[in-house]
Amino acid sequence: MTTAPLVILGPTASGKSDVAMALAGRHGDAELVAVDAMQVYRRMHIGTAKPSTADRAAVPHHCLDLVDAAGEFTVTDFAAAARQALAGIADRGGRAVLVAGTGLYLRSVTDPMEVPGRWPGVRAELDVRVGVEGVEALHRQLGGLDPVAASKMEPTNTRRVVRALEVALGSGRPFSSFGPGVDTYLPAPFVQFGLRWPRPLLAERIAERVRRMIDGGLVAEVISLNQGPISRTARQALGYKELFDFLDGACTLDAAIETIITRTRQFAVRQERWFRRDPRIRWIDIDNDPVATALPVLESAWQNSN
RNA sequence: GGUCGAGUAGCUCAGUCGGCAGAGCACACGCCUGAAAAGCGUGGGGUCACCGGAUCGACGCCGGUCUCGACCA
Repeated sequence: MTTAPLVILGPTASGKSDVAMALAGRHGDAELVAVDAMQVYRRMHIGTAKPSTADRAAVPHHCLDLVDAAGEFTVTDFAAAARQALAGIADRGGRAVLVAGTGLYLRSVTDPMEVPGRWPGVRAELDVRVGVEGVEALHRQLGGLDPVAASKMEPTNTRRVVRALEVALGSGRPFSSFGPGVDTYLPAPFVQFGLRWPRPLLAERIAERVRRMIDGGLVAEVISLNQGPISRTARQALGYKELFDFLDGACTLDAAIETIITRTRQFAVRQERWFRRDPRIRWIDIDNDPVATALPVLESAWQNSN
């Protein structure tokens, strides 16, 4: 008897947390694992739509509040934390329900990703060289060291070019020799469901949710974060970045809110695009009530894969 | 009512001397290996407010109409 972890994934505001709570309400052995790159930060609650304390008291949640908002956090850190959480749940005889919005983080759990290490010295040197020589020059060098990786990225994509060169120079191995890459989908012991909305409806939900966050005190949360240090990654989170700009006097509150809504909508599309490539995901189409629509499907999966 | 200004992509606006209609944003599509709510790429979109005129040729010049704004009465 296997108890394959269930995955409920979808774009922001798709209702996956509500669905997961409803499912957990019917199964006392369910434990939720948040697969979300921003909910790992402490002191960032409202803007990350983190599960409420009431929900967290009612059902065990994992992978929330793993690091302070001033701390650095990476995919590798997440993969380690999530694997540990899954092991713990299995030991207790529970069943994991992953609630996933961050595609890369989910892949780091469902797939055997071999993420290369870091070479800070090499990296620092490359960061300087980018400014002096330009990205294209670094891309040409990457082409000599690792033609496969170089051909798979735009010569103008500084982030990817620098990272691939960092790994190639630091490790002495081609970047492309680390694992199969995210475009390979192997069979995985996870049963994955995606919540899919018509875009106009999801856009409405996003706008409503952003306004609810503002009414719920998001500005105060950001002001409080603004008092002390905050990591680069946490600072650019949707809803935070724009309010930091507002607090700096760069725009009005209304303009900041509109920007948050637009960017969140764009983010939701990016999430869709990431997830929809994965042939292992079964999609549940929703146009009104996520819980009513998705719960029966998940219930049936819960039974069948037990 | 008069004067002046404006009207070009969904939005904000460029468009030189009359010679193939442009940008940013938005939108669509694709990519993504220690920052991923990040980063990068590709693309579709036009009755140049409307009607007429002169010209080989008009978004542009001429006449008229409409709409918006400012100012004057």
